[in-house]
Amino acid sequence: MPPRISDSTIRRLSHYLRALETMVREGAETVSSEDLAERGGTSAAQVRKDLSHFGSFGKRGLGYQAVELEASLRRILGLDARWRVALVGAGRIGSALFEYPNFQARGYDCVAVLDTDSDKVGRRWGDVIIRSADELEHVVAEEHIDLVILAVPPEAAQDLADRAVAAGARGLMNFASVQLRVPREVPVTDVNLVMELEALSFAITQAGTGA
Amino acid sequence: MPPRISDSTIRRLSHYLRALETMVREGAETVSSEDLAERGGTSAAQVRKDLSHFGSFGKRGLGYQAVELEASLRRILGLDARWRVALVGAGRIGSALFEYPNFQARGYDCVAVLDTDSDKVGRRWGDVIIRSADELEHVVAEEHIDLVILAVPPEAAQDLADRAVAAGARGLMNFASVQLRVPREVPVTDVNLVMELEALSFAITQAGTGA
DNA sequence: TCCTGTGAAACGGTTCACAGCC
DNA sequence: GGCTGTGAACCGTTTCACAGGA
Repeated sequence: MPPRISDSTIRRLSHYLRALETMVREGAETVSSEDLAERGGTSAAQVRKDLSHFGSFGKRGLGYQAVELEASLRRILGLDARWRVALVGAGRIGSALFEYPNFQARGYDCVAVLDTDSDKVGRRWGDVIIRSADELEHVVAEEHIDLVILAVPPEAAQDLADRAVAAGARGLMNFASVQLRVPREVPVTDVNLVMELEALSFAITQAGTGA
Repeated sequence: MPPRISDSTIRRLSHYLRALETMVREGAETVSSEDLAERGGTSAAQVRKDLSHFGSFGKRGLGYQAVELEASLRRILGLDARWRVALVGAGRIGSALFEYPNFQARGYDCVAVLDTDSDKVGRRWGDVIIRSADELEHVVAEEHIDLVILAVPPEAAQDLADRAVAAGARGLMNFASVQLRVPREVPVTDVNLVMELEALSFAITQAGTGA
């Protein structure tokens, strides 16, 4: 129970997990912090420090048991549970997410899809039928939704977020390019494509100037 | 020419720009660092510090001219140029990106789409015809591509990245969940949905434990 | 007075270097 | 010898607090 784990740390853990999965598939039995660092794009010291926040997983002089560490990382990241997800917004991005193969595979069950567009309501996506966004509170409560994904226009996002949280959502993933205001205890991760593109074009511009 | 601008700074600038656009639309003429902070989810001091890296845009006692600052931010972020983009991977995510309205609107012209799937090659998306990923080098060079978006499976990403860079791409946006190895002068932004989901489920787990 | 611009202090995260165990 | 785990040093970022111009 360390004071606080930084966001960057847990993102790196996610990298390490992915690296481990590959290495296990390739037949590795033990891995070193050096190995993980290489695939995760950091330093060996960083890997060890990251892991040290959660316990001692390796053997000195030997490294880490790949399968064992993989399981530990899964548990740390909360992937030993299954998460009940509601997707709000059945547009392009929503559809891409819904069909995203890793989504199901990693413990995220999209048990509801909602949209404001009455043309879309009632359509069937796989096993679920698209429901009206008006029913959000109802769906979140009834279906015991843990996690709400907002793939909606920016104007609609804050209202939907408020309602999702009020109805019991424990976390939000936000694709709209607005800063959502939510209670401190509800985590939000933002995926903001415009922002990422702008960061990229800035970096390119700089690279041209600075180098 | 400041020593180096941090990634988080430029992501915040992106937020400020979005906030400004909204405020200008709402008729605001001058805005304070406080206003921007509120919409951008930071502190007023942070806003001022961020801007100070690039110059003095405000008037003491008065604030910032909204329209003027908006233009400055655009220039800083490299949005006064148009960027020629090639999209590799005509799957769900690729399609969502291609149709993303903000994409065109913000200066990104997707002038080529490529895919490995021979069934997809030859199909028309809007104005562009999907070409074979084999032609990547050719397309990047011929079309003067600045920016390559990789919306492909992880196994394919590194090879395509290498080829894109060799052919002259100036920056990459990577949707595959692998850490790409590229020359230092080529910026890469990663959009990793799995990682974001894992960060979220970790945060939810923590929120339950810690609070 | 109001609000920006900015050095200086405080904070947090990364890197270093080595002690300790296999 | 090899590699982990970790306190300590280092460094960059955020916050503070105030000087200075409208």
